[in-house]
Amino acid sequence: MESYTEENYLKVIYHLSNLTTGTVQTNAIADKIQTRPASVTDMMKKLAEKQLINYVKYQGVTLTEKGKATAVNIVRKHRLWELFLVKTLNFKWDEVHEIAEELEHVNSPLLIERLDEYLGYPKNDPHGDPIPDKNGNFDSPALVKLSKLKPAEKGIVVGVSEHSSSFLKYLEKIKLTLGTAVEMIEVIEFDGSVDLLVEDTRKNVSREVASHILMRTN
Amino acid sequence: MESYTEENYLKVIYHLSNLTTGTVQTNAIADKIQTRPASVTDMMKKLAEKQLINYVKYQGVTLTEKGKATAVNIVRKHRLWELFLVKTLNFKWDEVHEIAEELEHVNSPLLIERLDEYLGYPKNDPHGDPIPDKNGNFDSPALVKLSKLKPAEKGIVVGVSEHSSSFLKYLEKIKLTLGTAVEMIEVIEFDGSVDLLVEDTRKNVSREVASHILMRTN
DNA sequence: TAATAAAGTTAGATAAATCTAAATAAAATT
DNA sequence: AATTTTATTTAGATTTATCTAACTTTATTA
Repeated sequence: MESYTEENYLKVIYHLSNLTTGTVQTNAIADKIQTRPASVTDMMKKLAEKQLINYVKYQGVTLTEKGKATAVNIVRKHRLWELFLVKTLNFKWDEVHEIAEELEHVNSPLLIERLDEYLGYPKNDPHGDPIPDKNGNFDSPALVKLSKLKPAEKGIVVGVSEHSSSFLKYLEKIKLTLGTAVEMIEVIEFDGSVDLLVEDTRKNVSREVASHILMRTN
Repeated sequence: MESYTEENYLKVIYHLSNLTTGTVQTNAIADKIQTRPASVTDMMKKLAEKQLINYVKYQGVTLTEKGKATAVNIVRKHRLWELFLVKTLNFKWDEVHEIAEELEHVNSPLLIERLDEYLGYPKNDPHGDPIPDKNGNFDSPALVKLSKLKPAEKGIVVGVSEHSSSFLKYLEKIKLTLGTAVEMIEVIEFDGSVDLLVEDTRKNVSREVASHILMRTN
């Protein structure tokens, strides 16, 4: 059985490995977990001993099948709890991440099964991210960043690749939340921002924001 | 902010202090937490430094007002989660204690307020124990042990003073759960067991069991 | 009252997770 | 190819929580 800290490391390695090809680097993990590279090296050795990761010094790490299964299970728990907090306890989607970071470590498979059943076996969390089922499987449809839409292309907001509270709050403010239909009008060449039509309203969004909004196009 | 371990110690001291006059003893705490007396002594010193308990070596401990407030808050969280598990996720009352032991440490006051609201500001948990409100207040009506009822006296089962899974399972088996109306027929002098009338059925219950069932008499 | 037993404390050890500082290896630059 | 910079690792320290063994204090018994 893994400790909270080990679970957190596995989850971060899992998320980082989805953003990059090749191995996950020590500094990237340290940044995410907000600790020192030396602490990461120490933990990598432990996780390797437990056959949860493949680790060669200076060469980065990859998850083993066992490590990936463990990480996916924690992600599943995190996302089910986030949905519960929003759907049942009326939290906003930007308020749930930290709470779910704690709830995800409760070690009770039956609890998670009951929660899954109670929520109606949902496929996605409040941010649009896929919720793995009890076997670790989930849909991963091809999504495209809003910043990559071409003029006149339309799509629906179905996810975000940035989960910070401030980012999510901002999206709510500008009414670019999950389910919103969007039409690309123009990409402003000079600063990369994008002009959009959202519910009959023209609005401009920076490239930095647009690159974190995930769309399913029509 | 207290650590999980500190919270657990405070909670156990709180429960023990409700069962005894005077101070709570080191060995009693060690038994409940399933650790060594030396570990308890170490932790008592720390909790005293944080002004959560009053501690003089060899003289047992008492909770300070601050310590008691902290303990009552953890009990509140524990009992709200237990009720949630039974009411919303359909757990049995004997399945929830261990899970609530983990959930109670999630550090989010707003979460507990939302849970309280969602559950309808309940006064009691699935075992009949009082749930403190956000100010730490709760009803403590005078209850009497089943073993203390006199012949022909009637009452309603409203609580238990033993929370082990096996005990709760047994009560379900003999249909002596919360809300059950009971009439005392006779106390068997020779072994202290009690003859009862429960829903038109005569049954005999040992004194050991009867002394852990709490009644509100008519 | 003295002896014994039990409760409780202290000292030092271990494990997990983190840190800083120094050292090593790899990558980037010149 | 050599030098410099950055990434990473190693060594040793700290903190928290636990342990065992030995010692001290209190309670019980004779």
